[in-house]
Amino acid sequence: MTVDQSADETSGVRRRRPRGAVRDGLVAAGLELARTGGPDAVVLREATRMVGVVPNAAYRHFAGRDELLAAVCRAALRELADRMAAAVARVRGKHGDPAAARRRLHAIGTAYLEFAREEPGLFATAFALPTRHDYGAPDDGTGQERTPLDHLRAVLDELVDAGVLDRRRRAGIEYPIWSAVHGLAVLTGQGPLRDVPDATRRHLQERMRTFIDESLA
Amino acid sequence: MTVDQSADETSGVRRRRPRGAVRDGLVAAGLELARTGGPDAVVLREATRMVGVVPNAAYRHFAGRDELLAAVCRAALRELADRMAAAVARVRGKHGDPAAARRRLHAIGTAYLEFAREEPGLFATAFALPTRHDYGAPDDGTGQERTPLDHLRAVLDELVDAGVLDRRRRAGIEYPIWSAVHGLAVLTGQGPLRDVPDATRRHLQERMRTFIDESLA
DNA sequence: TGAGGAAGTGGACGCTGTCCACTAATCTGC
DNA sequence: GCAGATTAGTGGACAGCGTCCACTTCCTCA
Repeated sequence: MTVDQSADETSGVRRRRPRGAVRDGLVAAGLELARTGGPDAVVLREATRMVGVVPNAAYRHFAGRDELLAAVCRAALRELADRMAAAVARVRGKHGDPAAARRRLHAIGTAYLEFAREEPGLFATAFALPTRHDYGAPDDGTGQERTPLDHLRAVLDELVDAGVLDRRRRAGIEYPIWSAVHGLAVLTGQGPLRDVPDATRRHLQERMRTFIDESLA
Repeated sequence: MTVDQSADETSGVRRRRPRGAVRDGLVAAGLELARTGGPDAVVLREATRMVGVVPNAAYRHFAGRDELLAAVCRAALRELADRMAAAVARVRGKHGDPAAARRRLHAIGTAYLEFAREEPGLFATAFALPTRHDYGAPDDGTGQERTPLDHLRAVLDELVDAGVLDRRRRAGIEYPIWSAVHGLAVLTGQGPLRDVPDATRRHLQERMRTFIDESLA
C-alpha cells in the first residue's frame, strides 16, 4: 500500500512533489497504519516508505515520531467527531422535540461505540496522545474544530430545551455520560471485555442506554 | 535499580538462583518499569538487565516480550484489585446497613480512581493486555483471583440487600457503573482530560459520584 | 541572476526483540 | 553414586527501529 500521490520514478529528482504533499502523505500513511494496528503501528520509517521517501525526510516536517503520531491522533479524533456529527444530523425531528432529542443522544452514543468497534485502531489512536496538547486543539490553524465533547454538549442542551433533562441536573453531566460511553468502548474494545460475543456486547450497549436514560429523568 | 535477589558476582556461575527467581525477578522488574513508564516501558532487555541476567535468559521463562508483558499486566491488575478490596474493608458498618453500603460503593470507586491517578503507569498496564486472555484468569494456578469486577459486584449485591438499589435494576448494572468509573479514569489519566487542574479533577469525580448515586434510586 | 533557505539523500549509531548454537548446573533412574 | 537427559543460563548475530550529522539539489525572492 502506498500513499504517494505524485510518484516521480526514473529520475532521482527531489522536490517534485507539491508543497505540503509529503507531510500530508505521512499523516495519511500513519492513519492507515493506525487503522490496522493502533498507535504502536504508526512507525515513522514505514510511513516514509509508503510515501516513497527516505526516513529522514520526515524530520523536515515533524520533530520526530511522536509529533507525527500526534498529527495522526488529531486526524483520527476528527474522524470520530465527524461520524458523531453525521449520526446526529441523520436523526429527523425538529429541535426541541423530546423524542427527537432522545434519539439524538442515543445516536451520538451509538456512533461513538460503532466507531470504536469498526475502527479499533483509529479509536485507540485518537486517544493515544503522545504529548500534552489541548483537547481538539486546532490542527492547521483553521479555527477551532468541533470535538466529540462539543457534539455531546449540544445534544444535552437540546434535552434541557426539550424538557427531558432537568435544568438543575444539566451542569457537568456531559462528563459522566462521556466517561460511561468511553469506558464501555475501551473495556469492550481493547480492554478485558474485548472477547465477549457480539450478542453480549449488544446487551451491554443496551444496558448502558437504559442506564443513561434513567439518569436523565 | 536492580531487582536481583541473589546476586552471585565474582563467579560467572549460572543457575545459582533459586527455582523461579529469574522469572519472578523479571515480572518484578517489568512491574517497576511499567510503574514509571506504562506498558511501552516494559522492555525485555532492560528487565533482564535489572535482574542481572543476559537478554536471552528471559526466553527460558517467557515465549517473548508479549508474554512477559502479559504477566506484568496480571500483576498490575491484581494490585488494583487488592487496593479496591482494602478500601472496601476499611469502611465500617455491618452488611445490610444502607449508609454503610453506599459508603462501600463510594470507596470502591474512589480506590479505582486513586489507583489510576497515583499509579498511572500501572493502571495503563493493567488494561494493556497484549494478547487475548480471560479477564482475571488465574496467574499461577492458585485458583481464581478476585477481580475488580468481582469486588464491584459484591458491593452492588449488598446495596440490593440493604434496600438501596431496586432489585429490578440490579441486573447488569455493574457494567455501566464500571464503564463510567473506568472511562473517567482513562479520560483524566491518559486521555484528553489529563491536564485539567486538580480541583477540576476532584469536581469531575464528585459529579460522577452524584451521577451514580442518582442512578441507584 | 545569484544568494540563501527549504527539502530530500546517504550513512551512521545505539537500541530493541528475537533466533541459533553452545555450555554448565541440576535432576533422574538405575 | 554416578551417567545421561533436561534445564537454565551464555555468546554472538541479525534486522528493524528512531534519530543525528553532513551533504546536495531545487525553489524562491530580492
